Amino acid sequence: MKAHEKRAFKDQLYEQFARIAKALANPHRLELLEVLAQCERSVEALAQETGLSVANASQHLQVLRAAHLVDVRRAGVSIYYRLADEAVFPLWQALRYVGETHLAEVVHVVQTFLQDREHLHSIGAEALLQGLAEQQVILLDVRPAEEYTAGHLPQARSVPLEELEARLQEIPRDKEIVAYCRGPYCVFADEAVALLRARGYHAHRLEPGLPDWRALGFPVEV
Amino acid sequence: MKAHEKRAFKDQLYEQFARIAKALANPHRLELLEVLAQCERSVEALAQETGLSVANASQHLQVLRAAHLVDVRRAGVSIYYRLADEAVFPLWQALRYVGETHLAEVVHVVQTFLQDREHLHSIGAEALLQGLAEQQVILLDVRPAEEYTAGHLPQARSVPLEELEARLQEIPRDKEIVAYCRGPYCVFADEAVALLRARGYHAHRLEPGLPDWRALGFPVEV
DNA sequence: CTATTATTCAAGTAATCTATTGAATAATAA
DNA sequence: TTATTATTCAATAGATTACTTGAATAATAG
Repeated sequence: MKAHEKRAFKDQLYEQFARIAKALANPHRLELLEVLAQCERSVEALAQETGLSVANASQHLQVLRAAHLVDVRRAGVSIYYRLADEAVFPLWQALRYVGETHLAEVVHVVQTFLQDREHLHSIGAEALLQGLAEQQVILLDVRPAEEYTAGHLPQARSVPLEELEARLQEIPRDKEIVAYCRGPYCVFADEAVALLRARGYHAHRLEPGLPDWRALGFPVEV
Repeated sequence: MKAHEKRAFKDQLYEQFARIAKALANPHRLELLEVLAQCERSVEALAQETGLSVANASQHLQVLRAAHLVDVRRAGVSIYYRLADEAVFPLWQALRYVGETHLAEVVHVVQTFLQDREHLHSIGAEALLQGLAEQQVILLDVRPAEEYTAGHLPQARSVPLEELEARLQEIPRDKEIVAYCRGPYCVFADEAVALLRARGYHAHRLEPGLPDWRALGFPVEV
């Protein structure tokens, strides 16, 4: 291969990879991907969840779609977006990891808004599995119900954060409670654990969110 | 946490992750990262390697540096850039993987420029390790010598592609030859294998390049 | 101290990206 | 058919990005 062919090859190749990076290069699109990692959503639901106008959310979703990071299906009058496949989440995970380890600002933002996270007594996947095996743990999925329906940890009960306070009598006081949500930057589990501990429960936060759990290779029920 | 605080938190957080994605969102910067995954390089060397003007390469490198994806050191009159740490390459790998699996254009570009790659008889890491253990394989690192010096596979000999033809008498004809280079889109090993097979050698291409080999957890010598 | 070399900076222009607005489209319900 | 709802399209303005050029800086050699 001649030198100018090599250059043309590299130019065309890296151009393609940059297409995907460009689709990721916007904070709103990253947030959309994080929500879609939970379950498919309509444009309107995504706009609501991320605080974007519908037209703007639609345009961002089309950018993600052009990069083949998401797919769509129409159901009646609504259009539902979803992650294109299981390769997309690990890419967001890798980006997240580099941000966490390289950008002091990430640590600073988390500390500013989520101070005292140590009080939540986070546990890992192994500790959870052991507790479940010993039947000492009640596992709560505190995400919205539709996300639970789309896939949840084995033995998890759906108790969306919004309903938790009203449904406290369902939750046994003699067991350890473990709550999980969307991922490390989701505050649903934080707030659930804080509420439970304030009411005298022995509560913990599960470190991985549902997509992280799935990416670890652990089973997910539907 | 109140709703407007949650929004401020998410806005600030995703803004940070998008900083990194923006640094990746340019084909030249991706190529620079791929070269830097081999070993540190001066600005001039990087500009030469990627076909950029020095001023332009310098500016791209500063973008990567602002995102903490690369670091620098000064040595005399030159400034050497390197990947910030071992977390950066897996991010590029994840991006590469999504591109390979989601973009038909990537497959098309590779097929256009690297037709008949099957004739190169690629082998994987396990097959190589077995061949080396049985002393049936001669392993060639056909990258430029400085990249070999910065780190290479155990038992590999440095025979830069440029020198291969002139140094054929060093290479025993009764062994299997395996050549590796920078990665799946580097053509050094392709051309080395083609040359060797044309001269009657029993030659193969190693699938992973050096950084991929390292990321697989296999040992690298310096 | 001066000249040289490698790199960065600053300014300018063209191209691309983002959010907003209001109109257009597509499926469904009345 | 007409009205309604969800989504997309098209046009626009402002912000950001990319590359070029020529000047400025920083380390070193003479």
